[in-house]
Formats: sequence, structure tokens, C-alpha cells
Amino acid sequence: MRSTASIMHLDLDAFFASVEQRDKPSLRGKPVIVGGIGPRGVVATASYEARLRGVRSAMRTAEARARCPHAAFLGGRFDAYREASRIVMGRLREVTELVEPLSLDEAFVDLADNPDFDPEGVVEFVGSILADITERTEGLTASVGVASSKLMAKIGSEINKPNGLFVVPPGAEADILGPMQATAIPGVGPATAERLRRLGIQTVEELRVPSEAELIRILGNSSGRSLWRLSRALDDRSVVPFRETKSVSVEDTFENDISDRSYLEIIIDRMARKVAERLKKNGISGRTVTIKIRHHDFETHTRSATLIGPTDSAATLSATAKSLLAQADVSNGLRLLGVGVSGLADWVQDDLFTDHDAAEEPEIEPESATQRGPVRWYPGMDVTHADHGDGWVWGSGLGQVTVRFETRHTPPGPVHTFRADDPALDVRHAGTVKP
DNA sequence: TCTGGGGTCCTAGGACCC
DNA sequence: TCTGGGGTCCTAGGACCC
Repeated sequence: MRSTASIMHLDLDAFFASVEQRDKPSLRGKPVIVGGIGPRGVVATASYEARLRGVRSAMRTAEARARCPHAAFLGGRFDAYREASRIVMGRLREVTELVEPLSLDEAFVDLADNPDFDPEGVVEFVGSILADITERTEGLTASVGVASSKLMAKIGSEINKPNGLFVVPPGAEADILGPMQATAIPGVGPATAERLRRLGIQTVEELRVPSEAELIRILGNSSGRSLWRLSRALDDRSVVPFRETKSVSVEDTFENDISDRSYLEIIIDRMARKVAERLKKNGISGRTVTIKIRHHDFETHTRSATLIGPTDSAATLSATAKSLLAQADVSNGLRLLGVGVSGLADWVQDDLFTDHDAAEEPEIEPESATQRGPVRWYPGMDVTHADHGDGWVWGSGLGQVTVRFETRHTPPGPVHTFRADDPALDVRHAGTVKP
């Protein structure tokens, strides 16, 4: 807590959906839903047009389809989202190095660290940042809260959404927070809300009634202590610009439950390779290997094993994960399988115990073409065609793929259908748009 | 066709050590 | 021969976040 409103929370509006509308002119002003598009998918982001029809994040895609059948359902292009995020975070870091990203679309910024920041001129100061963000991202907007603490800055950014700014006047924090639902406080999720509701607590004001000791008894030491303070808008957390990665993991929910162990082991190989790749890219390694399994009935378990030393080897991760899977009953089928590693070290094990003249670590068999399957043309994906230029996949099936030829910089474009194996049609990567 | 994917943090019990 | 403690590491599960 400080005496001036100088902590900013920024939240890009309907981020994934907005990037899609920017890059797909025919979808502007229309409902767009980004997320899992398979039978077991859930919504990651809905555009405001889709929210008007009751579509929400974390809703099952099947339900979103029922509510909003004419929406565009897109699988998501994370390279494009990462690129837009990079531009936004870059602009924020021109204000100060004290930028704490919470995700691709959210960050805290400590404005007080900038010598030119004057709390009296906060509206203009933030306004010029927002204008730059919209210009540099070619159309994205954000909502911002500025307050004396992280808690109230985050609460503030919700107030004038979308494309809004709310400055919480210093001194008014507790009064603004009091009438809100307890769930407005980050950290109060469905389980905590239900426990509080049974005690007759629904608003933040009501949360202030029990003593700290009572809250600790009800919610445990950490949540109890922090909720007692946060409910009174007491928050002295600082903006932390860098955090060490604590774990790296990959998981997949299958369209159909899998009970075939040899197939599950092939999937573990693939996942271990992905995890190892990401470890190597970041120059880190880890000691504790964890598998996550979700059974047909949604019962979920983790099993972990800790190695003598850290590794970034796909073969070691895979062998460890397979030995953990061997202890699990998969006879009724797994709905989800995941492989992760934690206990990370920012160095790679120098092979003290291995003979460098001996063979390299055993390679995992590369995947065969049949294991990889055919190229999947998923809705929303960027493609390019030798004759028609750049566009995106509108839909596919029955050996055909339909493409709309338009980009960020064109008017809404025409639609053409091709054979799925048309050699003139190709994947387009990472927001590459022909000039 | 119920319920994604990638994370963080917390709790709690048992092993083990001093 | 009757019940110490504290600290660390490991495992598992759960709540929560976007």
C-alpha cells in the first residue's frame, strides 16, 4: 500500500478473440469463440458479440455452440497471440522495467518507478500508453486500473471494461471494495466462496466480520491471513518483474478414452520430447518427473518420481514417466495423460557419471508418419495458397478444406474450397503476412 | 458426446536426520 | 520403555489463476 495511485493493472480486452477479429476482417463485429473445438473442448475466449449470447470462458464448447450456433469457432493461434503480447509488454517496459506479466494478456506495472509519472496526470499518462498499444498492435484495446495496491488496480481494471480506465482514489479503496462479492478478491474461487456462503458470508463487508483467527481456522493459515487483510484492502505486495519457472508440463485430453498401454507409451514419448525441447530451449533441467492421468470417470491422479540429478533428456523423462504409468490401472481407459517436470535447475547436468566416449543417450524412436497422422487443417489456422495468396481455414472435412482469403490488411475476402492434399496449399507460420 | 492446458501456491503426512 | 522437537525432502491432492 502506498499513498498514491501508481500501480497499474492492464488487461487486454477479449484478447484471443480480438486478435482473430483483427486478422480476419470478415469476423469483425461478429461472435468469435476461441478454444478447444473438439467434442471435449472448452472456451478460452469469447468476443463481446458472443458474450451477449451468454458465452463465457471455461464453458464447454458444446454449450457455446448451442447458445451461439452462428459464431466462428476457432482453434487458436498462439504464435500470433505471443507476438501481440510481446508488443504490448514491450510498450509497458518503455515506462519502467517493473512490469510483471501475469499471462499473455495481463500485467502489473509500477508507474511510480518512472520519474515522469505524476499522479495528477495519470489519465493522460495511461491514455498515451493505451493509444500506443492500439496503434502498435493494429487495433487491440485494453482495460486498465490504477490504484495504490495490486489488489485494487486489478479490481479497478474490471470496472470500465472494455477499453476503459478506472483510477481508484487513494483512501477510497475499502469503501469501493466493501459492497463487492467476496469472489471479486483474486484467490476466492468456487470452493472458498461456498465455504463462506455456508457461514452467511457473501460480500467483502461480511468477510470483515470474523476475526483473523477465525478466518485462519476456516480457510487455513495462508488464505485466512491473506483474506483478512485483502478484505480490508490492505495489500503491500510489490510488482515483481521476474519469476523463475517452477515446472514445465504437457498434457492432452483425448477425443476418445485410451486403454491401450502401448499407445499410451507412444504418447508419453511424444510428450517427453516436447517437455525436453522446452527445457533445452530455456537451458534448464529438472529432477522430479510427474505424470497426470485422468480416468474415464474424470478421477484424476498424479504420480511422481525424483531422480538423483536433474535432466533435460527426452529419453530419461520418457522412461521415468513410463515406469510411473506402469503402476496405474488404465483398463477402463484414460481421458487425459500428461507429463511434467519440476524441481528445476537453471543449469544442465554435467554428466559426472557418464562415459563420454560411450554411446550418446538412447534416442527415442522418431514418430512414423502414420503416428503423426495427416496434416490437420483446423479452423482459424493461417494458410497460404500458391494462386490465391494468404488466408485462413474456415472449415475442413471429407478430404476438403475451405479457406477464406483475407488478412489483417485486406477487406473481407472470398472463400474457396480445395482438396485437403492440394499441393498448392500450405501452412503459414507465426503471423507472417505478405506485404 | 458434461467438465482444456499450462501454470502457481498451499496443505498434510511420512521418512529421515540431528 | 514411553513419548521431545525442529528442519528438510518427498509425494499427493486440491484450489485457484488466465
